[in-house]
Amino acid sequence: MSEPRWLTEEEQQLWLEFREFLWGYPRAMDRQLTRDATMSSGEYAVLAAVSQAAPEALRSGDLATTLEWERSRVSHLLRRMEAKGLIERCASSGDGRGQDITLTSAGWDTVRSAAPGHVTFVRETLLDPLSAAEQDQLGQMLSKIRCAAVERNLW
Amino acid sequence: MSEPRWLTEEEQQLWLEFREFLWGYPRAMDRQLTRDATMSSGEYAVLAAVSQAAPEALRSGDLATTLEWERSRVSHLLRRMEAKGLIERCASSGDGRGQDITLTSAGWDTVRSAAPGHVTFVRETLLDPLSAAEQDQLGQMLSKIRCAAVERNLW
DNA sequence: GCGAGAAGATTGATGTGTCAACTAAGTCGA
DNA sequence: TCGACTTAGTTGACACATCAATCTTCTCGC
Repeated sequence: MSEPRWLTEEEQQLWLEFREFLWGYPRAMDRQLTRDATMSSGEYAVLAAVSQAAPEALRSGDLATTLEWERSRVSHLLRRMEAKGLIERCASSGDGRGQDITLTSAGWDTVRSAAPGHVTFVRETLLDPLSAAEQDQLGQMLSKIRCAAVERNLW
Repeated sequence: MSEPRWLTEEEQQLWLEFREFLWGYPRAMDRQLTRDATMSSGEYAVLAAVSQAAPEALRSGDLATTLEWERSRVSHLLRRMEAKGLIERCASSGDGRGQDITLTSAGWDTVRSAAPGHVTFVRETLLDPLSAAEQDQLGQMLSKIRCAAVERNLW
């Protein structure tokens, strides 16, 4: 790789803030969930996705697709969540390879009690601080950035 | 927690894109570094910070402050990096509790060979896709969001 | 049907981050 | 100068993500 165009002072500044943000925001989200619901953000994402799919049972692979997660990540987390009694897995009726995921009643209780606090967190940290126009612009920027990464086969 | 204001369709959409982005971008960055430099983004951050501080040796705690990382995170990563021969630790001359961090020559080689590719990644995925005005707006938005999280003691 | 290959899912090794508990070294007041 | 407090850093237990390897079940051409 030959000499690239190095970053200017302002670019460096934006990059550092961006990088810190990428780290800090998920951690803030995890803290909110840990503190208020004794749950990780991954667990919340799974519970929310499965509860929204109900009453249909969600297949493990569909869950992976919905969340845009790797299969093995889903598998590991489901194992831990099953051990905690939050979800249940059973062989899919149609396809013997598939696993149908359902919430246990403890899972339902958990997601119902966590949802209000989490929605409030999202509102107060992401939506309220930004005007409607800014929200729009943010969405467009994220989309542009993602596309650039996709083009480089890195997303 | 009483009933919160639930998210509208558009808000839900933005939130999902945002959440996916928060996951996807760091992973894209890690992939670039793993692929081109056999290195994690954490290792790159440490090497870059220590190399910029040179020729002064950087203390472990200052590194934690600079990167805004937890102390133990720094400590664990430094141990692994020392085992790989990228950095060295020695008791700080002034304060017997401190640890001075320096790059080994392998560490210098590594960061020098990784830097061009990484800067190019940052330019192509973050800076180039956005106009100067957008970059500005992005910085402001991130700052607003961060402040909102700080106010809730979650950052 | 049957054998090759695709698809769904799990597993184990490894690297990484977090929290809480701990050790060691500096600081400071009486 | 001694004892309490603070600060720097490490450690261990645990949660989590990734990758590669594996196992099972489906599918499809013959």
